[in-house]
Amino acid sequence: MINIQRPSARQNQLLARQSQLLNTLPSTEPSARQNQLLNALPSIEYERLLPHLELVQMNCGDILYEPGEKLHFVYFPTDCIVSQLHAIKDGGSSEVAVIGNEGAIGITLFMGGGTMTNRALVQSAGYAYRIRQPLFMQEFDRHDALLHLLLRYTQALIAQMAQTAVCNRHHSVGQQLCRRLLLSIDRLPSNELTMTQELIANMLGVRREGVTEAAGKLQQAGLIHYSRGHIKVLDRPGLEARVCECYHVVKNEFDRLLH
Amino acid sequence: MINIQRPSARQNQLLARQSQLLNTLPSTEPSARQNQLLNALPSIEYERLLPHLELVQMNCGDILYEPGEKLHFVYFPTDCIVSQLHAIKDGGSSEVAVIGNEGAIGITLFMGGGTMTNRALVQSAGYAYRIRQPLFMQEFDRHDALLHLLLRYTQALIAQMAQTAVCNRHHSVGQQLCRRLLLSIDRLPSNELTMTQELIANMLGVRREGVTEAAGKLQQAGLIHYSRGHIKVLDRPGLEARVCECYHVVKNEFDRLLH
DNA sequence: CATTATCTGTACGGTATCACACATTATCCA
DNA sequence: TGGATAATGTGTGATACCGTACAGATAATG
Repeated sequence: MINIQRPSARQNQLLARQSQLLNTLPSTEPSARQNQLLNALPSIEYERLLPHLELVQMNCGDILYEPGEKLHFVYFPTDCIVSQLHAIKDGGSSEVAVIGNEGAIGITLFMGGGTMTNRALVQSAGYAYRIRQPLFMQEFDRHDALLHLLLRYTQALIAQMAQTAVCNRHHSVGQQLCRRLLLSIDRLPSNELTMTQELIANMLGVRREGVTEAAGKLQQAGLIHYSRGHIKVLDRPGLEARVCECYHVVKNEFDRLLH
Repeated sequence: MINIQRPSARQNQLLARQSQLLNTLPSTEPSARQNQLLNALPSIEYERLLPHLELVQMNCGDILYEPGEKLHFVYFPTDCIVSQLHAIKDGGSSEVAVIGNEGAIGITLFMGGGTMTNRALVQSAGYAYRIRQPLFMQEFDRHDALLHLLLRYTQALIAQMAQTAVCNRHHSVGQQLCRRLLLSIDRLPSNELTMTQELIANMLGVRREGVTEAAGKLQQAGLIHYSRGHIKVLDRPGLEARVCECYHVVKNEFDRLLH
């Protein structure tokens, strides 16, 4: 197993900090079947891919790629969460997609672009399986199931991005906070997250104070409990009642395309 | 040649109105080579596709597909503009992508999803070539050039959507108006557009009054001239100086991926 | 235990956008 | 030509979010 190393200097201290908070990795190593895409492959193709898959530990704050940077692996998370962040010149940024065990990081490899215009950042520690580009492309070109599965997945990702664009325009910080919380706990085994309000603000592209206020309301309503970077979801139905439609639209589209 | 018919009732009167304004179609029929994707194909594959391509007239307000609706053609615009609109329940909407002769409508067909979650609407009249799904898939599966070209195009489209999400969060109506105007004239032969402020407001997902104000400033600055649905761009460099970076980022990504 | 760093709460004025209402002007068409 | 329709201009108050500043509170560290 490999631990991804990156010069951590370029990333905000936020994440360095956060990685100290939560590196409680599960003691048992996961199986590649825990990634839903890999799991959706027919046995024969899964078996053929398996020897090329390498288990890697994903730590909070790890950067899988930067804008314009070549990526050499496709990653299939089993229990970590990665977010695709799009940054602008003045320092602002927004998350355009959240990826967990339902998906893969590195679509640019099979889409043919070579690089992306955004950054992939590990939000929540865990494991992923990865495969080297040449090996992957070999398998990708050889059989249809992998190709068509990944293309459908990419379309689901497109739906997520489009919905994010609309959501950014039309919905309030409070609603988007709900959406973001649900997106995270959907991809985690427990109902506890480890992210500071400042980090959430970065994801949503809003002020930290805005998140404080919105989170305060959710806590007052008894939907969540948070304290210094630890958020516990107490009432999931309550969150779903407050979230904007965007959450369900995207979720339905993922289900439709991948099940 | 075929004229796309749709029950126009479902669409705002805006577009019905607009289609009256601008149906000044060019008198000479275009060539499929005017679509940049088709033009990028090697001759052999282009020739093989050609007999299946059917010229259709695209009128303002035509709807190519609605959310969840099956699409039976892939469209390759030569000189029309189509926008992908994402709507939400309360009636609000935002444009997530603009497609002209650099692209294609109907990626869902080769991505394998069958349907999209948004609507494709003709914004500016013109022509497109289209090909029926079974014929298209036949060609698509047969040779690599078409597949890889369309996948790279799809990645460019993804970049556009991601940037739209960020832009919606961080940039002002004025900047977004500039972006939208540039996107349009890039895809048209002249520097004149035919769209009312209300229609632009629909695209951007903002109020009509907001567009009036922003457009007023641009006119005062001598960058554009507009009058009742006709907009003439007088100073393109001026617009580029005001537009947010999003415009250039997306443009560069298209160039990188498709040239 | 004391210190420091980090996280969260709060408060203030400023600004962009909204929602609504209505006036004005240009174009269309009977 | 005149009335209807469509497009644009303007105004007013509300609201959500921003930028900034700073004050607790909690955890990490030596």
